[in-house]
Amino acid sequence: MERTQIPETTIQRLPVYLRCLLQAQQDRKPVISSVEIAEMVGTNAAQVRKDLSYLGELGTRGIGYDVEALIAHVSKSLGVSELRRAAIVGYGRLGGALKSYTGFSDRGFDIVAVFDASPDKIGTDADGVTIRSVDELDAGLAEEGVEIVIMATPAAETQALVDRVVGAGIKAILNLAPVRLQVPDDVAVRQVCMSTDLQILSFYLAQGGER
Amino acid sequence: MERTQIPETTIQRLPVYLRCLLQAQQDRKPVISSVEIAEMVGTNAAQVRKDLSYLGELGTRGIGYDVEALIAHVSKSLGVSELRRAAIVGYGRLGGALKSYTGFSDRGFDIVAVFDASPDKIGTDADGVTIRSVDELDAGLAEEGVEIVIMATPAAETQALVDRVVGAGIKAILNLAPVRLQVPDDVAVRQVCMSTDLQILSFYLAQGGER
DNA sequence: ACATGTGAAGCTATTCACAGCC
DNA sequence: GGCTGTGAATAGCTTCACATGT
Repeated sequence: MERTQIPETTIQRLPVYLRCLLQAQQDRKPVISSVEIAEMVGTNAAQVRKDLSYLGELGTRGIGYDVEALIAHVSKSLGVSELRRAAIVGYGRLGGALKSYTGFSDRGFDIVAVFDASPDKIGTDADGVTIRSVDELDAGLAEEGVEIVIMATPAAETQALVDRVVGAGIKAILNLAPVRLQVPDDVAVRQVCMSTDLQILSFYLAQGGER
Repeated sequence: MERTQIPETTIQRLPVYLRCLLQAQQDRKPVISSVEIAEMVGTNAAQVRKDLSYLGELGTRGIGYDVEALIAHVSKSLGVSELRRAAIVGYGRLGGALKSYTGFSDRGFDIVAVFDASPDKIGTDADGVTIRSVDELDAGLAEEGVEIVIMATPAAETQALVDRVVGAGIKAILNLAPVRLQVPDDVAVRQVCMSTDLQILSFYLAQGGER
């Protein structure tokens, strides 16, 4: 396989392109140009072409990109051609909101397991999945063939639980708890922190309307 | 103004430094070095010094940074020295989870208003705040002196509501709905999209798998 | 001796502009 | 004529290394 390393920044834009392509597909658009994509996602055409070129020569000169074919290629690159199996650890209000969110399945993810520490939640139903004890993390993740874990746990307990998730062989974690995780190099982590986002917005407010 | 423009990437790291400084403060540490900060946040000391130098000459050569003074400076730069007033639009499961989250107040934000479109929610209590109708957005945001709005609305309705939020003079929006927002140049938007984050993680799984 | 602040170097990402193909 | 793919130019970010100050 070609070992051309795709830049981190490009990877972060691929999901955005995919969303835009799915929109075009719904609009029964057979072909789309880099200019059109750029307008939809708010960037410029050169950026779009450069990004897509990392995946291969996917367009046709003089014509544009075949929407169906491009969706297939981008989905494949992102590894979401088939549904990926995910689990949620922590079924509090946030975990519950995520489990009930229907958008994940359209984006390539199936929440197949939910774990919580609270004895009165264990065994009850969480939107179609039975809540398991965090004591069963190892076995449960393996049994359900989970590849991605979403942490929606209290800050204080998160690292200890992550250690066990990592121990169970999970290589991708989405962390919603406001703590920096320590994980081995071969485990990918993405941190979602709304307080951080709010503070960044606040910075722009403080700077005043000069942008 | 003579102030050099602070790079976007630096701004994104300031909240992380702030969190780490607050930790040091709790640990009763009077002074901290760039090396220590770098270790805590997972970067290198040169990066920390360069970032902080954009805010002014805040350290003392041969000594390090005074924790209290640095917290004050970073908080001021981020505009979170005083609590900022925020509102949530959309009191579904996600909006509810956010309202009940206690971490925002520690990070400089006070959720002072909640809006929803559903008639049976309007007038009821949402964790200490009475839910208002989205019909009152304009008046409500002004009355409560809201500066930042968090959108936790269904995708389809989000843009129309954002237009009204912008019409009410709001200049900072945190968007949790999976749609790209159209706003004037002088309005800052940050997008939180967990599907996107999951897809990025999926990319790394897809890459790692073939090796 | 020790740690910051900062030009300069090194690296990465974005944008330009045009060759190549339809 | 239209649009992609891409080397080259540009802009921006990170890291180095050392002068500067305590």
